[in-house]
Amino acid sequence: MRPKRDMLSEKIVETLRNAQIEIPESHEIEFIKEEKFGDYASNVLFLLSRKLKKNPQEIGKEVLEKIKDDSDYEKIEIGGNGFLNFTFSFDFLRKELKKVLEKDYFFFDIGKKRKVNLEYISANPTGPLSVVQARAGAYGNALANLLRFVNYDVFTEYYINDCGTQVDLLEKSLIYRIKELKGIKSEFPKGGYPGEYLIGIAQEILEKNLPEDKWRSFLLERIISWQKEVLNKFGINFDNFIYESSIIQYQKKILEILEKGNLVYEKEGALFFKSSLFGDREDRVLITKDKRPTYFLNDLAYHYDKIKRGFEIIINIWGPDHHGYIPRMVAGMKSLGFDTNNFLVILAQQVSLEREGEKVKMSKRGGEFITLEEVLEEVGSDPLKFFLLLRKPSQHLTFDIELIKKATKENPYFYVQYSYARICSIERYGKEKGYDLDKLLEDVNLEYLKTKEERSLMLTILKFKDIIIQAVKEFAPHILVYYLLELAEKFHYFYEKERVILEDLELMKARVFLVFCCRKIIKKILEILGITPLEKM
RNA sequence: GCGCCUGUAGCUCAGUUGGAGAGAGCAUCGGAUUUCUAAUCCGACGGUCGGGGGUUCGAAUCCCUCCAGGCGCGCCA
Repeated sequence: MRPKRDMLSEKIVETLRNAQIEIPESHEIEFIKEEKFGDYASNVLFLLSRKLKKNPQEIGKEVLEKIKDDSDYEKIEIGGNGFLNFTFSFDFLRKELKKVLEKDYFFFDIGKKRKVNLEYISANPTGPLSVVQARAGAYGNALANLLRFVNYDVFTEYYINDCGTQVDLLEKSLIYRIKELKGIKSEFPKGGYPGEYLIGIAQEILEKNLPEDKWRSFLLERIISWQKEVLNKFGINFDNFIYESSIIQYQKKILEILEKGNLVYEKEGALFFKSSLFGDREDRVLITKDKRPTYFLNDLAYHYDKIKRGFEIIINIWGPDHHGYIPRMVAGMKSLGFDTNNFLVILAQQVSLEREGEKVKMSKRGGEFITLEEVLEEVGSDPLKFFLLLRKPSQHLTFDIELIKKATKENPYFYVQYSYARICSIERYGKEKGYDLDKLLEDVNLEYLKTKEERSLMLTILKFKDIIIQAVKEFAPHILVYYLLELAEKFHYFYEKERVILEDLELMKARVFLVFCCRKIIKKILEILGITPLEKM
């Protein structure tokens, strides 16, 4: 038996199906923004009208005939332009609301326990994390939670490029600093990292009198643990940190597989992969003419490792500067025999920073650099997460440091938290008055919920499951954030008009039930977003 | 030059698989509290959806073109 998912959209589809109405493939149920038109709308009339070459209004009349009277709806109407509009009956909403506090209300099974590897941030170990990486972090973390919530088996991973040119440059920059401290003049390496953090590490090395062959590993260890510490402060945890140096053992294997498929050739002393056969604009180098493996070869080795570990879905979140890199990776995955429908790359667009209207450059090798650590200290991890998650990842994002430092009124984070705190406050007040609320709710009669504020809040609460489905489908946690704002708005609106704790015991029970449903949803979404709800403000 | 992303209210952004008078927050202005937190609520102001053309019964959404910004086009990572 298919588990019931209790989505309002599903209810409508069921209604149409029961009435023997043909439902075309691209049928959609959407929320209606304008309350006066109804709650949910179906585009079925447009679709049928195109197919049957008939006016939507005419088809609508026939459809309404077939549906006849269904007491779960207050009304079903044909909109002016041809939408089929459904307004649920208050009784139906009451019946549905009753389910929200049940234990298994949050049961979803979209993922069916499929194994997902989600890799994100994966910053080079060459310096502090920036707010740019914080965006990918907040997004990746929320996406992982969201996918877990709908029953995917998600494994999060952070890839550390501890080999290669950038790390060499970092080491050279360190050596420059050590010499500097010793009073030896030397030239700063071209393209090196001028950040002051290297001076501290250089000092430590001198104090500990470490031998030169230990410098590099000490340096990497310092920076990586520093990055981990900041991630920890930000409230983002990974199931695994994986080192490039640990996967280079698969280089040979990759070359073997590609050779077997006749997908490599030598040219001008370098070894090329025929990625252009798979839609890439040109073939790509695997081994350079001076016989060094490229980053790409190691990346293939890393993904070979992911496949070998049995992941069915592989998701990478990359910065926008990597978009040109996607075709060759897709080509590689195909060559390794992985179904590329299950290989997803999500680009998190850049974050540009302003300080009082002036652009701030964000480059480790450049001058000014705003670290995640600095922003966390000023703003706090939860408001920052909320702010970053408010935008869809494909959107370029700018914010003013001074503005986010203020981060009080401007941040809708507090609007949502306040609604949660108010509900907790209601509970405390009720207990103070001597009511055992949990006990009282065992026998609640929702007939007492009658006002339009109550109805509006109920409907918004019940949209939750449809919102989750939509957010999963689009990999878009920001949809949850916007929903959360709507839910908080509906709650505040209700709260202004109606009291919850009052003399009329039956009415109080019904309203407590309502706000507890609301709280349960807010809490769950905040949990998905990686944000801790505040019981007091 | 080619490719990708972006351009929506003064600011930051939703809406972009075509659909209802184009939305929210902030800012500005006006109003609301003997009662569970006023970090709230109500109202007003504010738009050539970058410009132009096209497809359509219907376009912010699709197509073409132009303009502006960002990013990429390494045998770097």
